[in-house]
Amino acid sequence: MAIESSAATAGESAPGCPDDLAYDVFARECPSREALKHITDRWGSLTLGALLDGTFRFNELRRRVEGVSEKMLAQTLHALERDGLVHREAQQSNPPRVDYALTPLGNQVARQLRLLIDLVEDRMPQVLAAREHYDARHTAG
Amino acid sequence: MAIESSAATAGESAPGCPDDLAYDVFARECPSREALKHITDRWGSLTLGALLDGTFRFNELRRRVEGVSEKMLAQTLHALERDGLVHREAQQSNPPRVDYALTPLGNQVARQLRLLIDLVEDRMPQVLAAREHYDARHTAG
DNA sequence: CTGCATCCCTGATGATACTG
DNA sequence: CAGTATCATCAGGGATGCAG
Repeated sequence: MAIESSAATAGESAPGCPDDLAYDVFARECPSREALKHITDRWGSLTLGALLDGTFRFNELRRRVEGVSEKMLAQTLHALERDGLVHREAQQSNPPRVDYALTPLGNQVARQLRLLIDLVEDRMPQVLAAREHYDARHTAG
Repeated sequence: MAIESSAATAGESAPGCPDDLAYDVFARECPSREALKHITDRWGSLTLGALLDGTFRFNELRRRVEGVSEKMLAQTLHALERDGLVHREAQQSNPPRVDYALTPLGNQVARQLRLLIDLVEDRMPQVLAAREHYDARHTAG
């Protein structure tokens, strides 16, 4: 886990990206691809979506994101925290209590993501219809 | 590859989903999760994004989505076509020519996805700064 | 050019057990 | 409760070869 100095402070060029100030996800190796991946991957998207509803403790989140394992939730939260999307607040109590919430940046991203999720959920009947049609054509014909 | 009859035509309940008319991605097994996955996964998101610029042939797409292999692009296009997001038009010519384009539904989804991608690209400096900060705290102590 | 099939490897994911 | 560590598994993904 090497810590490479990155062009964070100013608008310097990023390794693998087309040019200064540009973070094109379509370009290989561009760090924006990795960030997008954290946001959109299986558990990242659901975790961000869940946190849009408020602040939650670890196990509360686990219950909200159905099917996520302990390990994957921890891993997902770490990645999102590192990317500055999630804020982690641990209290030194017994039993321990840790709260997770979106940062302002995380909130922006999660809301944009939410719009996409809502759209997909809303259009599911169309998607399912398309699948039936596709499957019918690719078995009979 | 079994073809299960799905509730596509009307607003009937979907297997694994909370109730009729609802396609909650947070629920296990809900088909909306699978659809969202096709849209947001590594190559799906980039392919949809690329098709937002117009109609392309297979190898044109391959060049646009840097780093995608033949296999994965084909697989991705199939999934998106089956979900009704991408339209495939094959011409019986020699050499063969196949054009891929977004369907109206695919266009809606891709545009919503684009907004998310644009946001992420735009905020990359913040993300990279957050990573530096996080890494600094988690090594020094 | 399009694109399917096959082999193979790595990384992602899950179940379980253990620690503070 | 909130994780971490370990091991087993499986899907994702790349390389190659072949067919229309």
